[in-house]
Amino acid sequence: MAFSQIKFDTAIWKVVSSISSGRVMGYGEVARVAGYPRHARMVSKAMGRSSESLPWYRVVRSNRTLAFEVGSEAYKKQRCLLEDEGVKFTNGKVVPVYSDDDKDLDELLWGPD
DNA sequence: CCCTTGACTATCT
DNA sequence: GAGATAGCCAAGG
Repeated sequence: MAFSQIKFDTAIWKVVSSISSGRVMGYGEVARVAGYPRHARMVSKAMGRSSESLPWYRVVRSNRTLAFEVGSEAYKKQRCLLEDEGVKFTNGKVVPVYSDDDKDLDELLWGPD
């Protein structure tokens, strides 16, 4: 069956828009859930074709870093939007939200370099 | 049809 | 943990 960009975009957008505030998903993860394994790279293309209201910024790399070059405008924008939702960053990585008050564990895992 | 390009990943040094 | 390498797959030249 031929690849349908329209169907793909629709499926991807559906998954991305289902990510709740303060949470993030990986590109590969989104692709898999949408029913398109191994299409992580296509997800980014679908993002570029997305509408403005889509929370594209909740999609990050599998290693929890942002996909844009550090310091770029796009990077700053994405990080800003995420932080507005309470997402924490440590070492340029998104910190998975365990709870609100496990700063000790946070320190243990990601804290002092 | 061959080659290059990505908002990617997993694996090996 | 940082690089390098090799898969990945649709699009466009």
